[in-house]
Amino acid sequence: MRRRVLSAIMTVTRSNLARQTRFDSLQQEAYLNLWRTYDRLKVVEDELFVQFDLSAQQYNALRLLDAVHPGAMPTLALGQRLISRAPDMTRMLDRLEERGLVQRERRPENRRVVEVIIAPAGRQLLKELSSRVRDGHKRQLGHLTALQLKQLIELLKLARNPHEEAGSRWHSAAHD
Amino acid sequence: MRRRVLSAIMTVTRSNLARQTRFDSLQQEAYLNLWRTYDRLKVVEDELFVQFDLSAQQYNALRLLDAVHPGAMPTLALGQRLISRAPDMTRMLDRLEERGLVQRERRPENRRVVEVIIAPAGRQLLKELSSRVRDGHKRQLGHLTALQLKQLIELLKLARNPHEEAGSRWHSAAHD
DNA sequence: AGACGATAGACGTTCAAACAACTATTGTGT
DNA sequence: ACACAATAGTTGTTTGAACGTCTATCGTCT
Repeated sequence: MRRRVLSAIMTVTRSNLARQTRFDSLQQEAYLNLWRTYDRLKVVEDELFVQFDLSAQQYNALRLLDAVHPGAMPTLALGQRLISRAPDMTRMLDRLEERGLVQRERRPENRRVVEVIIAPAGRQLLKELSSRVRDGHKRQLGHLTALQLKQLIELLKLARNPHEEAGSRWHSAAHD
Repeated sequence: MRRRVLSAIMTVTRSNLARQTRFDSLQQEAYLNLWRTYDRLKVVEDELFVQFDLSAQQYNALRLLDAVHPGAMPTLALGQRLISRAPDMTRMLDRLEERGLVQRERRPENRRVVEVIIAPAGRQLLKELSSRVRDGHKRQLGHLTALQLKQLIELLKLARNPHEEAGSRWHSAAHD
């Protein structure tokens, strides 16, 4: 009796039941789903980059350098713009420099900062990768509609916004 | 000329413009937002666990073991149920066992499998952590409404579903 | 000018992730 | 019963991540 009434009101579906048993809160469920989804999609991306001995983070750095080419970017500025925090820019750039993908130089104006520039080989690599990367993203999320993707993007922004510093390139204004 | 017509049709907003300049595709934008959001929220979680010398992955393993307590779980089964793939269960369990948080035993029925059980100290630790973890999730996502959280969860499920094996605990049926 | 604090990176070290190769145990087909 | 494949973990090794500390350079205040 009681049960039927509740069912009618709350429309207890199977997934609502599962939610109650497996997660402590809606926030937890959201975070764990976020984690899981990121992990699954990351596999797709990593499979691609590993063929070129790159990490997603390294690719990201090259992309940022390419965006300012032929300009340069100081080491730490690059680190701050990466998607995921990188506490060890020096050695990451060491590896990229060894492979001839970037160049570094200290300039007389301020000998503290190390300016990083993408090298021709780096641009060439990005060129080779570009269509592959596009395909990769299609494999990751090509099954969602444009509307679903936009909704997802907006919700993700909303979710992380309080955790971004106001000046960050990832921060969104309230009505944007 | 042409340009004005398109603008009227597509309603090019500021964020649409930004989208065009910073991302190659909607799929890419979604994935990078996913990555960024995960990374930001992860910081909150890590700050909590680091105080107890745990990784999120280890906590997750303890939770799974606690869920089957007083039962046991084979090493590899545990590895498969973790949120993020773990290719090195052995040494992760080594660390937990050293700290007395789990116990392992081989049983005569099948001496290949190692059954893992959460130890009393492990259950105690979970107990101490539980309210802190709940608070953590609140800090991460407490600013979203229940509806937003549910939408986010559904979109995330949709996004990763093709990348889950059908039998996985993370796989969702079509209409669920 | 000299001292002091702030800035920008580099470096040493520890620890965990990832991959491959290996061992032990069990199931199966002839 | 024996050979061979499959299963379940373990171990060795290499590499990258993370943290703290250290060095060089610059700005500023007196």
